[in-house]
Amino acid sequence: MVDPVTWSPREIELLEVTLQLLQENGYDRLTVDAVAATARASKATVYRRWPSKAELVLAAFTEGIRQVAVPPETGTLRGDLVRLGELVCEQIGRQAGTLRAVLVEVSRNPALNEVMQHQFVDQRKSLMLEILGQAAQRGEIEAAAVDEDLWDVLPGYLIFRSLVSGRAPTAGTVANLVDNVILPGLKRDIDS
Amino acid sequence: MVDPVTWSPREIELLEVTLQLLQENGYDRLTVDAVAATARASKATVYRRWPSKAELVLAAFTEGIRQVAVPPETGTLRGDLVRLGELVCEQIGRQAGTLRAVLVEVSRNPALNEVMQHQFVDQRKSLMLEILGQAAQRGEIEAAAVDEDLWDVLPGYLIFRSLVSGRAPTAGTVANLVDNVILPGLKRDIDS
Amino acid sequence: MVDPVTWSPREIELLEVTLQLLQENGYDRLTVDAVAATARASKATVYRRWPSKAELVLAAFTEGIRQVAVPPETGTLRGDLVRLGELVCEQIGRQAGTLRAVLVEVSRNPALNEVMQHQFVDQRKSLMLEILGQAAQRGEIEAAAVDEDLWDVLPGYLIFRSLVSGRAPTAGTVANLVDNVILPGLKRDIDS
Amino acid sequence: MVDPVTWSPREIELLEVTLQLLQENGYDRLTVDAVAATARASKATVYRRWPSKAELVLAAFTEGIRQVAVPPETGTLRGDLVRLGELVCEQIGRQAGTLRAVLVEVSRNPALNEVMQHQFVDQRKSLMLEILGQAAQRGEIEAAAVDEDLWDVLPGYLIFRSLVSGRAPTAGTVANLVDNVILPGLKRDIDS
DNA sequence: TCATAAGCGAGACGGTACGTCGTGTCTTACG
DNA sequence: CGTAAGACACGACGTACCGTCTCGCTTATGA
Repeated sequence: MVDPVTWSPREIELLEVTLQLLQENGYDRLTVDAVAATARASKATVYRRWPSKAELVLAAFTEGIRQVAVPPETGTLRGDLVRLGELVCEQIGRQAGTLRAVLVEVSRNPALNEVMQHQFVDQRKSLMLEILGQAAQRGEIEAAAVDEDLWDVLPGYLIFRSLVSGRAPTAGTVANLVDNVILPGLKRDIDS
Repeated sequence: MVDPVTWSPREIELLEVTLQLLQENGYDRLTVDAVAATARASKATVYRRWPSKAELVLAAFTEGIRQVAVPPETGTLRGDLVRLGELVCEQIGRQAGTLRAVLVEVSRNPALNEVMQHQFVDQRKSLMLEILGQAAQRGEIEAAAVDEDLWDVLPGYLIFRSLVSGRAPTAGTVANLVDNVILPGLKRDIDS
Repeated sequence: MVDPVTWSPREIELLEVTLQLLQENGYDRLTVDAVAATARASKATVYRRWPSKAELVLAAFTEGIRQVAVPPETGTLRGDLVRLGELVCEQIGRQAGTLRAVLVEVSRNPALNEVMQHQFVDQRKSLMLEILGQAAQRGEIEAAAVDEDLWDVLPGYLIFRSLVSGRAPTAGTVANLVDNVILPGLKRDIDS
Repeated sequence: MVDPVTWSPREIELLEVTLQLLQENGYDRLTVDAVAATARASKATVYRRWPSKAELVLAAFTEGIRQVAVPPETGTLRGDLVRLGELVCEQIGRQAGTLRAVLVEVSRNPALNEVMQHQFVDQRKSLMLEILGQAAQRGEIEAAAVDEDLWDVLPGYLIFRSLVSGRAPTAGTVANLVDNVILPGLKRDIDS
C-alpha cells in the first residue's frame, strides 16, 4: 500500500494530519492513535491503508515532498544550480526530522526503499541531468565533464548538511558550494 | 554519562553486544532487554551507565567508530584525499544502519548532539584542515582556496551516498569525486 | 424485534446459520460478520431484523428450542415425568453452550428476559401443571401436594446439571430423580 | 495460572478490583484496562498472572466464593439443609451475573472447567454428604436413602432458580424445598 | 574473622503504544 | 425499496518495550 501516488481525499487528510503531528512531535512521539483521533478517524481506517506506522509515515513524507519536478530555467547554469540548491535546502529543512526517521525504516524494508528511490532520488536525477544538458547545449560546459555517478553532489551535500552535520545550509552555503566546488568541477580541464 | 571515552571491560562488553544487536536488528528492533540478556547482565546494570536506550546506542556507535584520527600522510594532496575518502566509506559502510538510527535520536537530544559533533565531526574537520594546510605548504593549492564552511564536502557527500541515496560509494566513486570535484574546486582560479 | 415467532424463510436461514456457528464456536467467538458471510448476506440485513448480536442469538436459540409443547400423555404420572425429564435432557444437552451464552445477555436486558420467560419457562410451567393436574384427577397424588413455587424442580435440576455442574444427566439420572425425589415429594404426607 | 488457590496480596487486590467491577458492570462491560487502572497496575501485571480476561474473571469469581466449607451443624437434618440452602442463595445471589459469565468460559476451556469443579462442586459435595451421614447416624434417615448421583438437588435447584429462571429463591423457597421435596425424598420408603 | 556495604543478576512493575478484531452504523450500487 | 458489499468510528484485546524498582546473592573492605 505504498505505490498508488494518488490518494483519495480522505487519505490525503490522514497524511496531512500525520505530517503535521510528525513535525510537531518527531517519529516516535507520534502515535497512530493520535493521528486517528486528530483526523476523527479510526485506527482501523489508518491501518487498512498503511499496514504499519512506518509505512504511514513514509507515505506522509513522500506526499509532503511532491512539489519538486519544476525545472528552474533561469537561463544560466549557475542560476539553475543555485536555485536548485535553495529548493533542496528549503524542502529538507522543513522535513529533516521526518526524513531522518524515514531513513531508518527505509533501510530495513526493500519495498519502502524502492518507493523512496523513485519518489525522491530518480526525479532529482533527471532534473539535474536536464540542467546540465542545457548548459552543455549553451556551451557553458563540455558534455564530457558530466560524471554520471556524481550528478547528486550538490543536493547530496546539502542534504548531508541538513541531516547529519549540525550545520544547516544557508543561501551563502549554496552559493559557495556552486561557485567553489560544483562549477569548478564541471568546468575543469577534461584532460587532467 | 556520555563523555568518558574510557570504559571498563564490562562496559565495553555491553557496548559490543549493543553494537552487534544493533547491526543485526536496527535501532527499534533492538531492545535493552535483549542487550542485557545477551550480555548476561541485568537491565539495571545497563541503565546505571546509560540513562536511556538512545544514549546506550550512541555510546556503542561512538565506540564502534573510534579508529579515525590517524592522518593519511601519503605525501600528496590527492593521495591524502583519496585515502580519507576510502576510510570514510569503510567506516560508514559498516555502520550505516546504526548511524541512521543514531541520527534520529541525536536530532532530538541536544546533549547527544553535542557529543556527536565532538566525536564525529570536529575530529574530521581538524584532520581535513590539516591535510589542506599541508597541501598549501607544499604549494599544491592556494591557502585562500580553502572554504571554511565547505571543508566536509568530501566526507559529507560520501556519507550522503551511504545513508540516504541507495548507492553506496565505491573506490571509483571516491577517485572520481576527488579528481572531478574536490581537486578542481581547490585548484580553481581564485579570482573568479 | 423479538416476539413474532414467525420468521420469513430468509430469516430462518439466518437464524440457522447463527445457531450452527453458535454451537461450533460459542457466543463470543461468534461474529456477526461470520453469520452474514456464511449466509451470503450483508450485516445490514442482519441488523435490520435483530438490533444486536445478543438478540440475534436469543432468536436463534428460541428458534432452536421450539419443539417442546407436546404433552407426554403416557397415562401415568411417573411415565409423564420421566418422559418430560428426558425431553429436557435432550433439548438442553444439544443447546447447553448456546443457553449459557444466552443467559449472560438475558440477565442484562429486561426485554430479552421477558421473552426468555415466555418462550422457555411459562410453556414448561403450564405443561407441568397439566401433568400434575391429570395425576390428581387420576388420584395418584393429592392436589394440595403441588407446590406452586416448586413446579420446576424436575426440569430445573436437570438444567442445572447440564449447564453448571459438569455432570450431564442421563436417563438413569432422570429415573432416579423422579423416583427418589419428585414422586416422594408429591406423595408425601400432607399433614407433616 | 489458575490453580494456586493462594494468591499474593497484590494478586488478591487485583482480584477484588476485578470482582467489584464485575458486579458493577457485568462481564463484557468489564475491561482489563479498567481493572488495571483501578488497581493502579499495568495491564502487563494482570496478564502476567492470568493469560486472558476470562481466566482473570474466573479467578476473581473463585476467590469471591471461597467462604463455604463451614458445615452448618444445627443438630437436625432439616436445620442443616435449610441453613445450607440459605447459604447457597446468599452466595449465588450476589454472584449470579458473574457466575453466568464464568459458565460460558468454563464450558469452553477444559482447564478452567477442572478448576471450577474442584472449587465449586466438590467442596459442596463433601459438605452435603457429611450432613447426610450425620443424619443417618442420628437415625433421621436411612443411609441407603442417599443417592450418590443426586446429592446436589438442593443447591442445584436453588442455583437454577438464581441463574436461569427469573425467580430468585427466598427463605420460603428454601423451607418449602426442604420440607416438600428434599426431606420426603430422603425419608421415602426405600422398598418403593 | 566477621559484618556492613556496594555491585550485580533476575525479573516484577507502571506506563504506554502497537496492531488486530468485533460491533453497530452508514453509504454505495445493483436488481 | 430491499439487498450485498464493505468502509467507517469506536473501543477492547493481548503483546511488547522502556525505564524504575525490589529482592537476594556475591564480593570486597573495615573493625
